[in-house]
Amino acid sequence: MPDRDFDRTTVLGKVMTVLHAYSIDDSVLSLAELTRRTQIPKGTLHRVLTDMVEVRLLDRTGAGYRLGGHLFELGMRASVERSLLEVSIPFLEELNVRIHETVHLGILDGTDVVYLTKIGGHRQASAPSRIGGRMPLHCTAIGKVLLANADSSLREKILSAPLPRYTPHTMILPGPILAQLDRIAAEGVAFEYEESAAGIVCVAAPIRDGDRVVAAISVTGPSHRFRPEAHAASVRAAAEGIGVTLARRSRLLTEPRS
Amino acid sequence: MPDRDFDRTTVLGKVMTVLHAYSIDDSVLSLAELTRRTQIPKGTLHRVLTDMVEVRLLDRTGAGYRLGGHLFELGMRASVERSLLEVSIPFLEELNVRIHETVHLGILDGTDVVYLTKIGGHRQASAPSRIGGRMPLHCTAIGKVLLANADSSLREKILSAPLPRYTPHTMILPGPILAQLDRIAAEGVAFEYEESAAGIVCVAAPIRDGDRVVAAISVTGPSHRFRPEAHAASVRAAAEGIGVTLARRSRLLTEPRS
DNA sequence: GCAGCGCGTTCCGCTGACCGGAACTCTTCG
DNA sequence: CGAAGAGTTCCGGTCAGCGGAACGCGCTGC
Repeated sequence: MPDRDFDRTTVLGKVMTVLHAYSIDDSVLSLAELTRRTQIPKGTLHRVLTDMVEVRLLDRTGAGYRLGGHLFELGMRASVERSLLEVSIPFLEELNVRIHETVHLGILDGTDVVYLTKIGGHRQASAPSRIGGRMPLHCTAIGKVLLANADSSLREKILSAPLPRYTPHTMILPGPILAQLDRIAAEGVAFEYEESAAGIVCVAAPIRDGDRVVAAISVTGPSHRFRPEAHAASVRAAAEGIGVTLARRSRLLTEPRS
Repeated sequence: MPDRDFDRTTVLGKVMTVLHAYSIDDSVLSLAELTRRTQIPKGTLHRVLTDMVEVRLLDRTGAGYRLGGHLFELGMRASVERSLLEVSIPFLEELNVRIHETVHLGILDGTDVVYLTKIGGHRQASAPSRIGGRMPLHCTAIGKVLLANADSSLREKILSAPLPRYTPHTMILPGPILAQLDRIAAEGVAFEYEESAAGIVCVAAPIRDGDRVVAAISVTGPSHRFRPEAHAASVRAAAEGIGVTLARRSRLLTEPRS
């Protein structure tokens, strides 16, 4: 788990350490389990957990502690993600209705994609992505779009480290990836052919707010029935629609600078 | 703002106070503004904010601080909300495609509804609801469903306090509301006719995980074209579908108790 | 120009919030 | 019945955190 770790001497550090002890599909963790994962002394941890329950960061259940619903609500107040989400949903829906395959919205965070939402009907392809989950940049269509439009220091950082392989098709050599990234930056569309999971293919396009790429969307389907190239234009159009709407909206506010 | 307030003498309390200083549509707040809202001494607050930026609860921008993207991610790990969301989305989508009006998913939190998601196409009715936002229980279809299925202490608590009026149609007298709640509990469907916002009508149905009502869904449309009664059956069917899927899923895990 | 204001930042000595080892209870096994 | 593991409580020591005060900067208006 390559999670950044926190200063375990401060209260806030401990709290964040606890929150990070939960992985994407843990639901309830016991005190003992949390002690193991966080390395925080049992007595101390017990008090911290009690405090966290008090402020509703955690919920107490019979079996232990789980992340509180309050946290969800706070997360939804995060402005950037929220407005992106609100603006995008209608476009994503439209894409989904038209193409009948799973649609993703993702942003760049550190060296990963984080998925803000995922819309797929009942018959959706079983992609490894989860809402709020992470995937590496080099082997997903959204990741490649984001990386292609990020500044070059990130490219170097990603490509200089050894790249994990997920399937026989995962590209792990910097050279070919670099070439592909250049093409993606030029064309404004990225593809993925079973590079992150077997049987899954993707198309993705960047969402621009002004000239900066702030997110990307993709359509994902099973390789036997889905031809990504056939939908590149639709995906790009939707991404542009979102971008235009975002720009219009943010022009109304006093523009926050990054 | 009836926000619960926190112990401002502890670090965690201060952190929570800061997070709560952001309302649903604030994006960037300056140090000075936060000082005013939180009443925390400037020097102290400055340090706390710096620490929060360090652990990525906040992002620093040119103009001040905004809630960090990290918070969004943590929020998405909250198990109950997440699994509810993941399971529900396909059903909500299906409803939306069939009915072509805005679909909501909401849960009970304290004395409010909290909306987990909202799916509506481009032509969606302008409901006052926002993803992650709150609405009172007595004047929304989802709220009434949740209240009707909550234990009686909550009913008393809500109905004994003065109920805010939003439109001429908002019901503010305990008697009629109580009668309606009983009917809703019996029938498993609630309606709302311009009680929370003018021109907006709703149908809602409860989602059951086992025998407990854990959430509710609704379809919302403008009163001039949308007949809520006509879609009660669809909404109820979708809610039941979600419930069944939830139950199947949670049977796989070691059942966490509340 | 300069006084006044509001904002962000830094400093520093005091103190009580926080720390965590240890001791205790209560199950759950073998 | 003893051992092992989980959760909870206690308490004296101390350092993380506190916040008042002072500083620098960019406004605005007299």
